[in-house]
Amino acid sequence: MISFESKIIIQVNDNVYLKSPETSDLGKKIVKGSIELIDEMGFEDFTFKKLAHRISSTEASIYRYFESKHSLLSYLVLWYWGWQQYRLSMRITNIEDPVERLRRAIIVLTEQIEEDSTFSQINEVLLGKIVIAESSKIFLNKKVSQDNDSGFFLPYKELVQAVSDIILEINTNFKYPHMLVTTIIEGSHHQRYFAEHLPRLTNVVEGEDAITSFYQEMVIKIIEKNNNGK
Amino acid sequence: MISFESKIIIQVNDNVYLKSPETSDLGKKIVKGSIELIDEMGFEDFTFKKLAHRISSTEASIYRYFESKHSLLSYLVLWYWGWQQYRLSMRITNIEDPVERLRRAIIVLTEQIEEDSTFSQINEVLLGKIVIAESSKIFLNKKVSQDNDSGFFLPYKELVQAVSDIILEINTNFKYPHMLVTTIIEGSHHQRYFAEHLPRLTNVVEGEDAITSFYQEMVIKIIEKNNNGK
DNA sequence: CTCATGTTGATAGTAATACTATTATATTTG
DNA sequence: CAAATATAATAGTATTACTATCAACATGAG
Repeated sequence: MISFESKIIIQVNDNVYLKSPETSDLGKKIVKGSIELIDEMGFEDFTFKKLAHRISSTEASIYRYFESKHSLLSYLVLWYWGWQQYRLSMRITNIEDPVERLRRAIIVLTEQIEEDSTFSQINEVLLGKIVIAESSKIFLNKKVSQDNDSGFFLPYKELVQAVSDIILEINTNFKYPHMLVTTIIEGSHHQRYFAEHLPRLTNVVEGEDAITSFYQEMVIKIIEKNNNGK
Repeated sequence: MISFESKIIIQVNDNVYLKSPETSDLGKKIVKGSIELIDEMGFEDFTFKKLAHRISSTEASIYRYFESKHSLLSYLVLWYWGWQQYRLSMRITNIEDPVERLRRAIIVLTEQIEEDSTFSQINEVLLGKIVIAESSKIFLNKKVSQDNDSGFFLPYKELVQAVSDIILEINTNFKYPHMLVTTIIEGSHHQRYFAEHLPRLTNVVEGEDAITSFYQEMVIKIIEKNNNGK
């Protein structure tokens, strides 16, 4: 792969933070440290006090960047979806066949996350685990509408829209593209979580990425054109 | 429908409570009140103090029934899955054709919940909403393994197994029955939540239950026998 | 060099949460 | 009626999720 000098930065909605964590050393330590700590102890047990201790700073200083731990989690998840948009773009641009584009899109959405050295302060593997285990908490609460108005779900919606568009390109008459895409995204997250913690709720097949295979197969069959006419 | 005198009770794993809420007036008020309150304010803002006030009792008294609000939520969700097992049994017993049995099972798993007058202290409609918005929180935390060892997910697993068995009856070679069933259950919950709070993430079709239709269509196509051989 | 500004650290404080403990008072049961 | 049990009332604790204040230090502009 070619490697260029100039940096790529994932821009995150600035309503989610009080001060951008990209702009200072402390900010970067907050992001890096929070990813590690949330992964270690889970979002419920995670506190700014513990984070402050971990990065040798103070609670008050962290509160200058994020107004609550909920906002910090939203920031991380927003960053993740921005990054997924970027990954999707890289994998499907210049590919003409929509079926192949969709196949690649599903890999992006469902595969196990691996390290991406482009973004130094972010451990993508841990962030991927956090998104699987914690991200639904950012919309499963009474502040959804408010956060929705602030645009916190926009990158997610755009990603869903982008993949839906590919589906419609393959079959214009398919009635449930958004439903299908969110079912794949949330479904694959659940399956990865189950595989680790509640294996009887999923199917682990040796020697293959069963989760990606399953959703790949599912999509192909469900959007088939032939028997879809009224 | 025939109506008999004797009562049906959904038995809930007794590790989840300190004292069974079925056995006293206070217990019943706790269950009824908690369903209403959690629905109103969401699980995060729900506290035993508020519940005590609502049912004119005290925090300490509630703590004699449940050791934490987490346990109380687990109780409600366990009750729900016990009830779903009962509903599934009622709808599929004596139906011979496995395809028809599966069709009915998917309705049970995905349809909008309606009132069931069999169980007086439980408002099933509100409980259904709670399960959609809050139930994932009982396994998306660091106590999963412990709760799993206590058997808190058994009714859910059994239900998944029962529907998986129907799928395998239709197509013995289908590799991912559990994955398919949990995708349907969790997926339909998400879709109902999205439809209410983040509509751009789903597809609402006028005059039909799009969610049930979608999963119904999906299952039929994905387990098809013909092109599934190696 | 100095003044102004911004960033961080240190410390303190608050209301609410998630409990535990103790005792008194009803109520049920044997 | 006595004994056991259930509930209410009250108090108390450690922790959480913040807010407020102030001092120390670095940076950069004039």
